[in-house]
Amino acid sequence: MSSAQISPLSRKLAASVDTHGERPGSAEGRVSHKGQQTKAAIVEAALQLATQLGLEGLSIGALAEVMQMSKSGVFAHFGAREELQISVIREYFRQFEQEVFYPVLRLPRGLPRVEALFSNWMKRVAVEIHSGCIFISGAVEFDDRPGAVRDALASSVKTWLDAMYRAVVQAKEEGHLNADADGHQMAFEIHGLILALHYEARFLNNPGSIARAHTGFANILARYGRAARNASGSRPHHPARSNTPKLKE
Amino acid sequence: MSSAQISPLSRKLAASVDTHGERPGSAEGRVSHKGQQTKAAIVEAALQLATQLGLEGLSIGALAEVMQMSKSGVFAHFGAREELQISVIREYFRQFEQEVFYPVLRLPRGLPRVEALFSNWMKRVAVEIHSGCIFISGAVEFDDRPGAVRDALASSVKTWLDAMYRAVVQAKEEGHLNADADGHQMAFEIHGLILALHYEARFLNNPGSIARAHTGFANILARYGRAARNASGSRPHHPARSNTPKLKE
DNA sequence: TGCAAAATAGCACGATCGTTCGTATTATTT
DNA sequence: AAATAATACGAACGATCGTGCTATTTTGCA
Repeated sequence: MSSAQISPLSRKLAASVDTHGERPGSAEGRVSHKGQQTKAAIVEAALQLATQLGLEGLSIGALAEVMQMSKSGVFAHFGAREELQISVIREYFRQFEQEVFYPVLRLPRGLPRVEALFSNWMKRVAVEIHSGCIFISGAVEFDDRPGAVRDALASSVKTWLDAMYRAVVQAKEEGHLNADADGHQMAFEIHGLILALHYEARFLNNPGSIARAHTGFANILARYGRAARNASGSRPHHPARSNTPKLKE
Repeated sequence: MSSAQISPLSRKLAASVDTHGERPGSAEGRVSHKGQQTKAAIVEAALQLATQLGLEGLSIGALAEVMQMSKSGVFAHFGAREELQISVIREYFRQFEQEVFYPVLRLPRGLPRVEALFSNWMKRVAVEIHSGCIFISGAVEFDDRPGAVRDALASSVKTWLDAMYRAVVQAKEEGHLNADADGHQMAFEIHGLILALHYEARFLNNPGSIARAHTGFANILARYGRAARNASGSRPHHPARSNTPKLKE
């Protein structure tokens, strides 16, 4: 764990997690102030709603009903719908990071981390086939609409994609990938696999999409990596998940 | 599947283009009935609105303002907002097909068509970086919402993706690609490139995305058997079973 | 226990949405 | 020309949205 690792992601998190500094009088947030914890509960419910209906489809009325609160009661915690949406984005980012990014820090730098990042990402998207992903839906909803929500969303996505990119660069530095491999290109292609999986599985209900994303990743590794293991292309009929050897879990 | 050219796409079109049968009394739609042409103009304006704001963001009020008509006047042409959305989807599909699909029929089957399909697709998405793509935004908006709009959208997308797949299969049959290449896998990866381009260029404003999509496509071709375009690839090997050799030149 | 402050509820507003309906204005046919 | 159908308009309804107010309740600390 030396120096400038993939750590900037965590720094961003630390900055995004602040729900206002705690009161200096009370010992380490023991009081919990109730307001903050109901706000956290609201954000949690809002995230669940937003993953299904999108950040635009998220309405305070529906959220209040879920929370069994009045609209104004929910609203008072945020002061504006935009603030609610931004809170949801931050919460989503926090969970994403916790689930996908942090676990790989235990692995050695290089290819193991790249494989684990992709594997964790895939696992998450596999769930989101049924629930939805606000990094994807949000991008569509806000790609034309400037504002704070778009900024928060783009910032989160860029942070994550950059973490993926840096993991690839590290793999190159470790000699796990060809020296002339283009990290941005590789990250782009990996991103495409995830997006295609989300699109074809969630919208088109195409079975086999998960296996295809895995196979695509193996293809990318075979192309950019010196780890020969070209097995991916040999069995088009059974490109099953068992094809990926140790990144399983 | 042997006789299956790329033609089913056009058949689908023919079925989608019917704006009710023309009156038998008038000779070959010369009269144009004015209603139909304003409806066409409305759909055109609606398509432009929908590409920017999405099919959900498309409102009859805004559309009426653009058309300088009353809301009810616009509404009367469709009877329901869903019908308007479906009309927009059909129009978008028509244009997409006209621009991306049909031109490649002049090229010889196999790799040339695959490359041209991708090239045309890229050209269109490059424009849509600034205007938007309802095949992508619509997928996000309706992936959880069953109904006629979703059906129309999914049907159009599937028709196009299937055309892409069949072009790849033809390239295999022509010997331009490895015989063991998985057509679905290849189409999946190509789709991912387009989606990543749209995401990273339109939402993240990442420069260089277009070049990366092109590079990714070259990588895919290299993996699934490049026809090296000089030696082995130039052996047509026409499968005798395809009894419909000429497809709409 | 009492009291200030925080949290929540209740209510209403303006705006926008899709939609309906009756009527006026065209366009086409007889 | 009159007769008739096709189009378009205008007003209004009911619903939902985010948001701003003012009470009222609840909470946390002296």
